[in-house]
Amino acid sequence: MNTSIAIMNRSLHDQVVSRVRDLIIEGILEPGSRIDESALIEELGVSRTPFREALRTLAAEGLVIVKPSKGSVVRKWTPSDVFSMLEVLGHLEQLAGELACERASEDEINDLIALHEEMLTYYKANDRMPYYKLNQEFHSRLTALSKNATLEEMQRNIQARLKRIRYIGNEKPDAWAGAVQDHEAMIVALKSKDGKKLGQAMAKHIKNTWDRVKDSL
Amino acid sequence: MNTSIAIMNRSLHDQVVSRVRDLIIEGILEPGSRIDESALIEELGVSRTPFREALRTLAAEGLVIVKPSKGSVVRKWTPSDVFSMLEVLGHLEQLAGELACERASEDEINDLIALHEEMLTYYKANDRMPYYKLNQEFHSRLTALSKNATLEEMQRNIQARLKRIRYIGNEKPDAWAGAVQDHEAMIVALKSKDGKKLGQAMAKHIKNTWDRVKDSL
DNA sequence: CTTCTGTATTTTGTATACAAATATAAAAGA
DNA sequence: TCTTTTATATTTGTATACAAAATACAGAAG
Repeated sequence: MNTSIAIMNRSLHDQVVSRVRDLIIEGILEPGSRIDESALIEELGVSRTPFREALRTLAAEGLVIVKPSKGSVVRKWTPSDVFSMLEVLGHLEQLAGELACERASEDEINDLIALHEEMLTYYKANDRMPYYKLNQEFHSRLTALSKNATLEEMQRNIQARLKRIRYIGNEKPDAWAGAVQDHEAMIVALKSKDGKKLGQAMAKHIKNTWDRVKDSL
Repeated sequence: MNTSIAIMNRSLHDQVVSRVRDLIIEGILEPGSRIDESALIEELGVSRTPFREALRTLAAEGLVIVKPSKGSVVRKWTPSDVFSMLEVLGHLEQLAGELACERASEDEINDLIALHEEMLTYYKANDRMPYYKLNQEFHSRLTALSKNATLEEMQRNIQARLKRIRYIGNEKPDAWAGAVQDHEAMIVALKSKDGKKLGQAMAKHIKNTWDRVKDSL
């Protein structure tokens, strides 16, 4: 079947989830702020039922907190939360790196290298937004090379929680340069399929992220 | 406030979530089987709204799959799924072990050792069910000693998914003996606060779990 | 007898209505 | 003026009703 013709009849639930998730990640719904149910369903043009189901999904994802009888708030991360997320993410991506070297095909590795090159051009052009977006994809794709679905899922979840914070923390130019260097090291390790080295480079990269981000919390 | 007197006015949502989660973990709702909404809400005595919200939560936790317009099914794990979960869990608990040695207090360690002793008595009495339950707690508590909330959350999530499988796979006596030995090694490492060693022991333990479990998938 | 097609039935998705709880604000007392 | 109390409005939780989709089934055509 030609999937490009297939009608994407995404349920309202799914649409609301991804829409509200984006609103949170983009900071339009501010961390710590109450989610005004009636205002938001008005704006989205859906009824309460699918909206509230979406809130439950987002709550399980850790992006909102549903306080019984008191409504929902956008989850706000403490510095300690962020540290714990990065600690886990670093460790997970370390595993991802090691597994990727064992399990990724030559083609997959080359695709990732191409993505890295593309990121470099944006870096040189000082074009921050597309770089940032490709960076998310870089980490996701590298994790995917581990061929471990659970790992991918956990990485995606933590990455979603961190998205906002990461974007804010990457504003300083020297921080950006550091991140690019980290990626360079990762690519080198990946090319030589040195799992231990790639794993360490990724863990190091996440550790550095903490240093880059911690002051803006 | 005396919490023992406090009325636990848990929302219907929370109650339904934990009830259905238990039904899945205990295997009363069989993996792969359709979830009969009307039958289950009848039995639970709730209306569709809180029940469906609960399904969304469980879907986000990875225990059920909601197929749009086709209903929900209890998620069924393939051997490859289980392997990927154990691969990640092993790695996470390795981190937990290392961090626990850095961050846990003397008292906390002693509490865990006490728990281990208790498990040993059940093992010697060949009393499988209470051992199994304490085992879940052992892993949760050890992870909690890492003082990393994200790590705890991820570990809890994977452990919930594996609960069923783990129980099935622990039926052979020699497998059980092996698990007890693993725990023994973990306790020794914890006593000497040897983080690397504890981490490795935990990762090893999870690896062994795969060997114990894989044939019953 | 099989396959197709249209209809009935069941199940799921969404909206709305009602009940309960919480927050807001106005009035009474200190 | 500041509490405290009480009434009111708003918001949240749950149930139900209606709409849409999917499934099951019966009858017709091949």
